[in-house]
Amino acid sequence: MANTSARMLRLLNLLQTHRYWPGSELAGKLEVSERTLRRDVERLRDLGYPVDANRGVAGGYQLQSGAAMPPLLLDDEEAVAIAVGLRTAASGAVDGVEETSVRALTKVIQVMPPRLRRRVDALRSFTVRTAWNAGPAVDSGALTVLAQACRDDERLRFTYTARAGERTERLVEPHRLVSLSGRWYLVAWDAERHDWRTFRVDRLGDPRSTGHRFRQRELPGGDAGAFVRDRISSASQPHEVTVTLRVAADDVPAEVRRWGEFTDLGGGSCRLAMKVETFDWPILLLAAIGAEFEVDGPPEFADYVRAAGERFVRGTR
Amino acid sequence: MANTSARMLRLLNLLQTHRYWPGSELAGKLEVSERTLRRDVERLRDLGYPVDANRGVAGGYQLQSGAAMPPLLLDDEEAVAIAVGLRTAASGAVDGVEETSVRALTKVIQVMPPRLRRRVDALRSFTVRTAWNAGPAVDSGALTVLAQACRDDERLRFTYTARAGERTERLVEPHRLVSLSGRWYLVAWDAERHDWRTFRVDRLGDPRSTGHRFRQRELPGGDAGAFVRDRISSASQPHEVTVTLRVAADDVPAEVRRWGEFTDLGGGSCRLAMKVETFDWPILLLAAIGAEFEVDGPPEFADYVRAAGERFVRGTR
DNA sequence: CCGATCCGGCCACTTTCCGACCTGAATCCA
DNA sequence: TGGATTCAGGTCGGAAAGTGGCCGGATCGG
Repeated sequence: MANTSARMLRLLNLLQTHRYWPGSELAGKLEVSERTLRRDVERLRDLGYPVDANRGVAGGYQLQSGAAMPPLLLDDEEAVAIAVGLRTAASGAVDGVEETSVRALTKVIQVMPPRLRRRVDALRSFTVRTAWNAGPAVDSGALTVLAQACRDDERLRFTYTARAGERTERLVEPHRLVSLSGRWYLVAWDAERHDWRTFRVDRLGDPRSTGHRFRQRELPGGDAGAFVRDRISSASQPHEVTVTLRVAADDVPAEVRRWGEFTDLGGGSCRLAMKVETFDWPILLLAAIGAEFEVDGPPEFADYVRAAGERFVRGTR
Repeated sequence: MANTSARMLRLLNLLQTHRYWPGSELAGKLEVSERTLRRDVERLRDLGYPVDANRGVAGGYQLQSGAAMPPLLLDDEEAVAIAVGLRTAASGAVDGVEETSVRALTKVIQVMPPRLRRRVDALRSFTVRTAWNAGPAVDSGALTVLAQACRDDERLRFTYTARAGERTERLVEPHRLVSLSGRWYLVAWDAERHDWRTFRVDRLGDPRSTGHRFRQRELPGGDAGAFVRDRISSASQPHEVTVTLRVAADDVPAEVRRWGEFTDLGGGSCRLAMKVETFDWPILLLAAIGAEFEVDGPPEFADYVRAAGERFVRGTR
């Protein structure tokens, strides 16, 4: 019970939750003598976790940042917060860390007690999809199932709705999850069609691990990201929207400015350029800025804005 | 060096990164005999971390979810992803976990090696403020400084810009961080004015811990959240927007539906109700849904929509 | 059935751990 | 400046734990 290892973890935990513990208090909490505490601290230091100490009255120990991440000891709430945060990051809220987020999420979810997993799921309904215009929503539960299967080399079964609409049942050996411009793709060896395929995760239903493990095959070319990029040559072309605004670039609120590229044109005007997949996002900006403007292109965007404008006017009669 | 504790952590790490390790391989990696490995596994189980084992050919060990969170052993990338995810969650992207997120973020940041902290900061520019209509941006670096000072009972110095605009230097004993409807508040004992105050974090500059520790005073009433709510009686009242849409509730895309309350009225109509602080958000929804509608109230929203609509029409001539 | 794999008891040996005691050094405060 | 507080770490002897080797058993898949 009162194992040394367990005690060290508890000590690390205490040092992580509150700074500046006096040695006597730590020793009391751990139910050892102060001498042993000093030895424990020394051991932590030997392991590379720098424990800082202050002498004199009101001194104490504190954990500093070191060369490597120490084991994180989380309470229930913190674990839930981390899972929730990772899920939003994985769903594309933050550029460039989606894939790592999924990996970390998989790790956290796997070891998380079921009651906490339920709490995370309960918070799902409150999550906000930032980039809901960037791609269809992906069930983060499915995402972790896929990530886990990739990591653990477990065969996977799911239903897939092809672009044309027909539904098929698939059995695959998953290889990698790839996030590309707001969409998730699964690169896998289709065990029934005997070929490599990419699956859009949002078109994939009810994934379940069969528990059957397999040996990873070598992907032609080796790079899963490149593989996906090749396959989706018919990728959705984003529209380049350009608008001239009758307001100086500096007068655009900073919260708005970060969403697009604003170039000041002088004379109280600026140009807004954005790459978007749907036109709703730039409309939000135009509404929020509240200045007069002129749509430069493309024509479809002008049509869209005009239609919305006319609808708005009609809707307020 | 080859301490038992350290070895246990390494084992936990291995079990967290990959499922189904054969015992012989684990023993090899840890450089102990298989008998000792079995004992280590047993120890982990005694500590409450359920290590599952499969016998027979291709068997092995795997870490399952148990009653408590095991210590999380993260590699660099995962740690960065967690910090980034927590930061977006703390900035209000997800309702209801802001305060816990900050607590977890503080913990992670504090023990994170500096090089990783720099990577997290480098990703800052890419973060997306979801609720950019919910409140002014808050520097997450400042937020963690404040949270840490609250946790560790350290005196804090910062500059504060009052509502009227005058700038003052403050020295406080921080008590709690409170997140309320998209804004962060610091509840603290002002050491120079000898009274409790609440500070809006977005009006607060250059916070730095003095390193001087203090004994927490008792907050009158005890509840920091209630304290803040009392103080900001002049809180921004959210508007309740109501719109009747000429579309059945079921035909509203799910990504849009979660943003407001949609009630089907039958006959291909539905009612949308939203509580918002600015009117830009519902405008986005109206644009995205693309159906005819009628604004029921409040009148200011109708005016706002009409103004936007007229501007949109003018801007596409 | 067999072979692979995990399980855990037993034993002898080694290593580590622990508390007690002590000296030293840094820090703070009066 | 001097005393109180607190961390640092050496040494010692007994206690506790860890370790590897060996072995019979259980369980799984083919």
